[in-house]
Amino acid sequence: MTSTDSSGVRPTRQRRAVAAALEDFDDFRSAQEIHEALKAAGDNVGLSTVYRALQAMADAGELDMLRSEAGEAVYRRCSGSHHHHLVCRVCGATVEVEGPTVERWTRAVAAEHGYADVSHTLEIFGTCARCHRG
Amino acid sequence: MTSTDSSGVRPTRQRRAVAAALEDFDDFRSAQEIHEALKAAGDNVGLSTVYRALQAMADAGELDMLRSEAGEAVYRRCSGSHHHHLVCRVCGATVEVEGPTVERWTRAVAAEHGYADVSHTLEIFGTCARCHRG
DNA sequence: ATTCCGAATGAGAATCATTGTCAAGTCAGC
DNA sequence: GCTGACTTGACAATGATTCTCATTCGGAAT
Ligand SMILES: [Zn+2]
Ligand SMILES: [Zn+2]
Ligand SMILES: [Zn+2]
Ligand SMILES: [Zn+2]
Repeated sequence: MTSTDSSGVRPTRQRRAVAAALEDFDDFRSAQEIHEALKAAGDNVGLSTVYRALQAMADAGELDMLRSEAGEAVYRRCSGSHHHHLVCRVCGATVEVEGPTVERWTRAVAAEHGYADVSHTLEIFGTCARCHRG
Repeated sequence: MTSTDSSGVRPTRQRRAVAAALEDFDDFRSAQEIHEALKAAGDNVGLSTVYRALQAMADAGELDMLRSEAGEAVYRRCSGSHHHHLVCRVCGATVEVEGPTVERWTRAVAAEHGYADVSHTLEIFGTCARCHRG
């Protein structure tokens, strides 16, 4: 029954720290950034451990991971349901978006070409209202 | 104006070799793979040069670049117009797909949230007919 | 509480793609 | 044949991520 774990990651001081750090951010962050943030907060966690924790959580579906335009893996605590992201290229401000339309479309396209076990990645980048001047 | 270059990349032996190698592939390939292929064909080109050529061509819009699930940059010679890809997770078989629907959708979503200068990435992964058994 | 064992940690080395450096090479036009 | 701007490529350097492995931890059972 349960409490904090459910079926995901086993709670240790470090993993809890990483999870907590993610709650403090609203945008996508890299492993290194999380590591920094923890260190700054006096909450020391080894870099390897941060990497492992993030991957484990992402595998458990507790986090969303995507690659920044520079190719680095960045993570974010998101809602449980399937969605995509609208990300500000400048400040990182992120909005979760859902689109039954695209979901349907990707499925249709895949089927049409005989592809099975379909998955997809879709991210939208732009500059948010605050950043693109006003 | 103009012959083979127009505004893109200046033709040298090496760059022509890289371009030619890409014609021989139908799927996305990494810089290292191109480099290998060239070496195998006796057409020696320095690795740095391959990287530079690929980036230049991608910048010039002559190539499509995306990140494999492992995060490496992979390139492919594609049609000029805007499109996305349906990629076989197993063999790499790639199909270019277009979807006015999604284009419209991303634009609408971005506008709705006040984001400007919008761009997007969308790739569909699956196993092609030949690969997912038969 | 104490014991026990597999899972988790972390310091540091090892990988690996990508980028930087810079001396030598290429080529066009003078 | 000389000059200068652009290219090349061997090699070093970077930087993110992964691996190693001795040590520590958590927590279930005693
Ligand atoms: Zn998300
Ligand atoms: Zn912004
Ligand atoms: Zn393409
Ligand atoms: Zn296939």
